[in-house]
Amino acid sequence: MARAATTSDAFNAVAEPQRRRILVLLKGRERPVNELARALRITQPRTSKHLRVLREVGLVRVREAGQQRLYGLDARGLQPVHEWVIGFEQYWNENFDRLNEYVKKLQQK
Amino acid sequence: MARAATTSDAFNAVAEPQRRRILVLLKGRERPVNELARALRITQPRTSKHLRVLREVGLVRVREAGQQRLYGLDARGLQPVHEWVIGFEQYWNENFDRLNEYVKKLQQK
DNA sequence: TTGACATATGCCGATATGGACATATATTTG
DNA sequence: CAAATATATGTCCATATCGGCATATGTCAA
Repeated sequence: MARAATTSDAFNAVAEPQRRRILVLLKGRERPVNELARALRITQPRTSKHLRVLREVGLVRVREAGQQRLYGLDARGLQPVHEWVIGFEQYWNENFDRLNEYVKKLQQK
Repeated sequence: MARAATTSDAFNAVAEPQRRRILVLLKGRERPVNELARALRITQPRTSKHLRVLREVGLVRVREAGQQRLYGLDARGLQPVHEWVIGFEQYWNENFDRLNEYVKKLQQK
């Protein structure tokens, strides 16, 4: 078996830098494909493929607007990612906490 | 070019489910490889390889303990991931907010 | 030293990836 | 209808992936 399909979940979808950039660009407002491609300085087909992945994991939705298709953010799929990482918050703060304790001890003396 | 190397950053490292499980297991206490392999029900070589990836992106550190090597969590590398996702919090709450506003409007009438 | 245990690594296979390119499929405009 | 525009898709390539298996490396104990 090879690596889990990129389309399988948000974790995989978001592992790709360009896709992260796309999601950032979609904050606030919808955008057509070509606009995204220009902004990212990548080809249109590549952009469409990234968008497809994002669509399949439900991180974006499409709306037909005449000749173009407007892609919009649907960030709900990012919530599981957030929930997973937040479970480690106390651990990346750990060193800081230890330092704090150390300083406190010093002050008590 | 193929997919970005899994060893390139925390986003990629964490895209693999088994590796996420390893990190969870390492919360709180260090563990030797075999213990992790048993807990995950995967082979020892596979476990070692996942640990290598995690080591290379700096999410775990190793400590020699006689015959075994104890792997410990270093969650600081997860902070960038957290910072990126948290930037979308308002968007996955968006629907909820809209509902809230709607309810408020109804109550005002 | 030899053997038992713990871990890392090398090689293989099947597959998925991202990118480039050409092309198909709409949709609008003249 | 034809041309122009916007987007999606299919094919090809080079490569990286995860997994299994065998094996190398390292450490301890008798």
